[in-house]
Amino acid sequence: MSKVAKFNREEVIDKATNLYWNKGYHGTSMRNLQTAIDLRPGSIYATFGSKDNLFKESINYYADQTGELLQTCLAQSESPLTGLKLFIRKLVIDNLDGKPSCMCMIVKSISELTETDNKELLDEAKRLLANVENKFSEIITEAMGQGEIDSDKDASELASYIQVQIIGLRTYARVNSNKETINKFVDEIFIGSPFH
Amino acid sequence: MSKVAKFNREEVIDKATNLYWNKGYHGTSMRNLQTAIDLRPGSIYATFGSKDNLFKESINYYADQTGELLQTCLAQSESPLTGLKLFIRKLVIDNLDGKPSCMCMIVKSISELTETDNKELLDEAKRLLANVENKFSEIITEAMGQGEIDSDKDASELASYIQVQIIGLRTYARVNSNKETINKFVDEIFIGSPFH
DNA sequence: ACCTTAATTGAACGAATGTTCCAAAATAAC
DNA sequence: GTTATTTTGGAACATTCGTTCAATTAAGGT
Repeated sequence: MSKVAKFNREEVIDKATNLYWNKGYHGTSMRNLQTAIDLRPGSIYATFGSKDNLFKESINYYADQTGELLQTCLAQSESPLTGLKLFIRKLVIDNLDGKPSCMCMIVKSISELTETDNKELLDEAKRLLANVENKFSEIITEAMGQGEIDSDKDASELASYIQVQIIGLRTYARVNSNKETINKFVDEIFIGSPFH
Repeated sequence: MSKVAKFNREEVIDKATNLYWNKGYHGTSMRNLQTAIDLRPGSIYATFGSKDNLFKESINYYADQTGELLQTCLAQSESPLTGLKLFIRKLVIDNLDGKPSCMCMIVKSISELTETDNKELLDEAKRLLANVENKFSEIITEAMGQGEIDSDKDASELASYIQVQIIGLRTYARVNSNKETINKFVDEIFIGSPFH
């Protein structure tokens, strides 16, 4: 051995994630990152290799955090479906203030990155979003087994529907963050549209 | 008079819009624009002033086009509600292939721009999205007058709901563009969630 | 205490960024 | 055909970009 890095790797990724989450991939410069995580170029490039790779680690870190939140919600709930509901409410409501963005970082990435210019990062973001959807599908299947949801339904289709609702709500919240309205929409996800 | 510009202004804005729509504000460089619209810097800056202003004109052009599509759909439909449905179906389905993005350009802009770095453009995008929502609200109110929708409902809340659904669907389509699923979700907007 | 090894620093790189500027070209008016 | 006026083309600007690199610092192993 010899000298060992004095900074905390996860702490650094956490700060980088918050910056990327707020400003996006293209909107964040390496200079921005340097000051945000308080590291000089040499250290950053020795540790993470490139701006692209640091971004990749950041969205993975973000996805991990989100996955842990989902697990926590499921663990502290009595049924899969109430756990899923709690997760959605937390995702949508708790990110309204004080966070880098009320929007999902993965969705923001999928929105700004292109197939032609940033294929690798875009594919990574798509993969992470698909992971979440698969998890939703498992939970819904479990809820069907417990009789919480009609087993005639298609679990993966319901999972898609949940995705659409979360994406729609969190994105719309950036324009209208009226908590009453948003809370009402969250409630209605599992009940039926306001038109019905 | 003297020399007159030989390029078609709207044609140029149209091409600029398509590029911005595809690559986003930060992902589009002035060099990209120069080649896409086939104009040299001198002409661009004499005509549009700045990258920011050209972007502003582009999202306005995009919003105008979308507004015209809505009007067309209403005109060729028998009732406000069927017109609105047609509009949503066209928006979501017809943009799946061959367009710069299946996502809404205004939503993409709201997603990538920040309050601190691009306040003016962000506010413009928010304003344009609010315009659409107001239009939805008017249509819904009209539908209430014709007995198509229960008058006890809150028109502006239903308009918000429509926004959430369109945003969610068009964004989700970037990851899963299965037309059957998407078409089904469009149908269900005015009926009730798949869970019901 | 010395040596080895790795982390840190900050200047520097070439390329790309948004924008400016001006000579050259083009047109309408006379 | 000349003049007046405006657009056009493209080189060039200062700045910022992502990244590299060499000198310096720090710490464990012996």
